[in-house]
Amino acid sequence: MARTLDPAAHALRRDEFIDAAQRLIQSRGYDQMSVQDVLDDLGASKGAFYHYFDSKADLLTAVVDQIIDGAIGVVAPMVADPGLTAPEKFQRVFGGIAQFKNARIELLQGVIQAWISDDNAIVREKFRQVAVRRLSPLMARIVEQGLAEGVYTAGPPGSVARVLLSLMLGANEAATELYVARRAGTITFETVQQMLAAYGEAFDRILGASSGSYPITDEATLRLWFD
Amino acid sequence: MARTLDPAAHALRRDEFIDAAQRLIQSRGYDQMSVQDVLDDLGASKGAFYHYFDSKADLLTAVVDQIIDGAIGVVAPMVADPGLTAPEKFQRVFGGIAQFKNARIELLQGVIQAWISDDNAIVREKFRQVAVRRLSPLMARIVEQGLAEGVYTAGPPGSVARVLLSLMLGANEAATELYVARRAGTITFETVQQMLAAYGEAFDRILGASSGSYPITDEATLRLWFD
DNA sequence: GTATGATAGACCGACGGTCGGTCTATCAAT
DNA sequence: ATTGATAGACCGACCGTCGGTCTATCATAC
Repeated sequence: MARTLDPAAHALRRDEFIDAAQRLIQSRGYDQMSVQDVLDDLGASKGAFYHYFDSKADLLTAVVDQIIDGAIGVVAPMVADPGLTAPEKFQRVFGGIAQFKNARIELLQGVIQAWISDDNAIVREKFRQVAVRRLSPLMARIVEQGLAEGVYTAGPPGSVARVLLSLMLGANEAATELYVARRAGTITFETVQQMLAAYGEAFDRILGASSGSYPITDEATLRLWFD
Repeated sequence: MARTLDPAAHALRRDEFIDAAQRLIQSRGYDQMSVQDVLDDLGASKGAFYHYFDSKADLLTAVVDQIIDGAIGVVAPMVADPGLTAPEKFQRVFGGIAQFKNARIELLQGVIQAWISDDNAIVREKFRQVAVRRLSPLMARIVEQGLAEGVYTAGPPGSVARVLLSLMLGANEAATELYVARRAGTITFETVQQMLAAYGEAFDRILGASSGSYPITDEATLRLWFD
């Protein structure tokens, strides 16, 4: 044998590529970012890059995974908290997402053009896929708890969680469209409010919870983004 | 003045490119189809192609539009039929989709690999976008009718329609995943049944309709695809 | 000192898209 | 009816970009 691999050092160097790629994807979008751009940003070589990643798509997967990891890190403790009821947990999750976004409003507003670009579709899809795969179990646990608490009337937690995730992703998609349309002045604030309220209402009904318990976003957040 | 543009002839020639592209996308996926492939298929030249289309993406848009046009052509008459109640209309729409797919089961099973491929994401996204834009008005009309008939309790038809479409697209996405997983033998038929039933149940609840009125697919269709 | 990880960078092939140019149908003026 | 101007339809060589490969080189741990 000879030289041994240091996993920590390896991961560290790999992360440099991931971080650089994340910045570039945020500013230009995935398709508009070339591998060479990442190389230039780090002063690295093709050989180095392909030593750590199989392909450009592999790099994207790593970027998405890292971001979702961050989200899971925030959400998981809320879900595990034994002192919270199921509805409280859902409210924390939604509230947490809103807070996260509000705190980064400038960044996100700058990123949105690249995000919705046609040839950024792969990124959006990867996000959907990873989000469903990683968040489903957490959602299912909340639903299960709610059923046990008797505050929800719904079917099997796993299936219902999947349906709710479809809805949340749909709401997110809709919100993005609405943001763009509102900016362009083609719709009113009230239209936005009504649309997102419909998603919240649907959330309630699917769970069989009391009406209005899950507004996708609160009034203040809505004003912040759409007014 | 000079030579005049014959819109009919122009459209006819343009359609040839669209049809060829549709075949190629179905067999290989969008990314794996090069513009040259389309050219070879028709015996046409680069110049001819770029005379009719701005870009490869422009061609894709045309293909998706044509397919959705076909679907609208089938669904629109059902929605316009004055002799049907709202629930009947929804059942016709779902039934029509199932029939359409069942009649083309071999084709679709062959297409699925290309469809779910990572670099076919643009196609799937375009489908989502166009489907939402074109089908929303039709769905909204059915919801509106159901509210008038007093069989639904739901919010503004436009918003609810959008939510329902998110759900339908989510169900479609889930069904595709389930199909692949079932084929791979990693899940049981009952899992599939339960998952899709959850989407049907959610559909009911959002509309405030009586339970079980909108099974996304019937037992026979489910057996056909997942057994 | 040698096996292996890490890095460098020349190079390749495919692809989307451009561009100068040809051919032909149509219309207006003669 | 002839002719010349114009514009649609089409051709295919060519270009730049980009993802990915391959060989060579250096550093380091054993």
